[in-house]
Amino acid sequence: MSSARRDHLVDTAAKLFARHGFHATGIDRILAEAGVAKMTLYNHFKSKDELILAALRRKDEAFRNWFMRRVEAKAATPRARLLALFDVLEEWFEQPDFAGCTFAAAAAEFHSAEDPIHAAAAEHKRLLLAYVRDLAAEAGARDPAALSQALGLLMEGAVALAHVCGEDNLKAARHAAKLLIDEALG
Amino acid sequence: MSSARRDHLVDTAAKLFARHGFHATGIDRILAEAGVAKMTLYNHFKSKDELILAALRRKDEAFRNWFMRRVEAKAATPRARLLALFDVLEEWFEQPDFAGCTFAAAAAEFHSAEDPIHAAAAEHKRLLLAYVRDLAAEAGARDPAALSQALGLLMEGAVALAHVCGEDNLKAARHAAKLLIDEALG
DNA sequence: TGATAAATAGACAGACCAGTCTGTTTTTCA
DNA sequence: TGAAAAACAGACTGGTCTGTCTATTTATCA
Repeated sequence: MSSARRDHLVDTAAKLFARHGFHATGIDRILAEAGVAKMTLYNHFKSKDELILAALRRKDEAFRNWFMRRVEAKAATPRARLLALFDVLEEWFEQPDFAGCTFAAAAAEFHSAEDPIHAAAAEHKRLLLAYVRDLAAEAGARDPAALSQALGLLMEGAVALAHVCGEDNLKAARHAAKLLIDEALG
Repeated sequence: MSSARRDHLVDTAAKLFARHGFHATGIDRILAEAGVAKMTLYNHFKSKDELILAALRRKDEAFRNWFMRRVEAKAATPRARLLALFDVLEEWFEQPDFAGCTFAAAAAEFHSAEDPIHAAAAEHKRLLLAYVRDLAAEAGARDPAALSQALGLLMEGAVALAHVCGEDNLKAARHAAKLLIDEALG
């Protein structure tokens, strides 16, 4: 039961999917990069789609952990953390291999809402938004769901436009976020 | 010089690309759906990528025209039109074949910023944002660029999340937009 | 050490892909 | 009407894709 090999395969796949897309990344390329035989893949996974799902699940956990840890490192109070969300986005955008949100790309490539891959992407967004809602609640927002939804729109828009246009939208995002937070927290 | 046949081919391609994605839509499927021979395609276009570019250019013009006309039909003053942006988004989301933004999907599938297809997607976003900036300027915003950037983030986030999660974010988007507009216009 | 399990390389199948070529039919337009 | 241009069907190439199979080598662990 060598889960180390499986993990390495999933990590390699996740990296290549994020960099080149899902349809554009072939099985053979993943195997070559990971240094793993084809039968090892198909011993662990039923199909490429199952490998994609495993890669997304891995990435979901890793990304949310990283994101929350960075937010909590940057600000101490819940209210300050709501603003720090955008500082962490900035950190993310500045990473040299930033290439947009893998989950948004997955939802775009696996277009049908019934597709398990699309559903996994939706679940990632849902979980990240739940974190923002918790922060809003801790901060004492009148309507934490409403505030977190609005902040979630700003975050999602910033990620999407950063990748498509490559422009820096964070100043505008932070300004809008501050307005929303001040209004919701009084 | 039958541009009618070419137009029909481009329209069919645009529809299929929007519904199923770019990599997932094969040449043969487009030709069958359009009722056009393969050599007709390659007589008009050098490659599939050129057909994709033509489809995006067509869709860009059609969408922006539709969008601006709907905004102008829904509200008379520039200030009211800034809010009406989100009413038109709602109209869009409620269309039965809504499947997210084709241009965001194109940027996701053609990942490199140097790719002409990615560049065409970026140009579409730029042009749509320019329209919002013009509205903000007409409305007398202190900093039209800043206001339009913030509204653009909300719009982009709403489109992305509507497709990925299928949730209705427009109430939150409208609330945030109103706050931003009131602040920028005094 | 020696049996069992897992990973290896690499050939292979079958489907699909973009793009080319040929020869025929249809359309256009003078 | 008749010549030139355009679109037609469809076979074909060469490549890539996922997934299967086999036979060999490497780990594992009692």
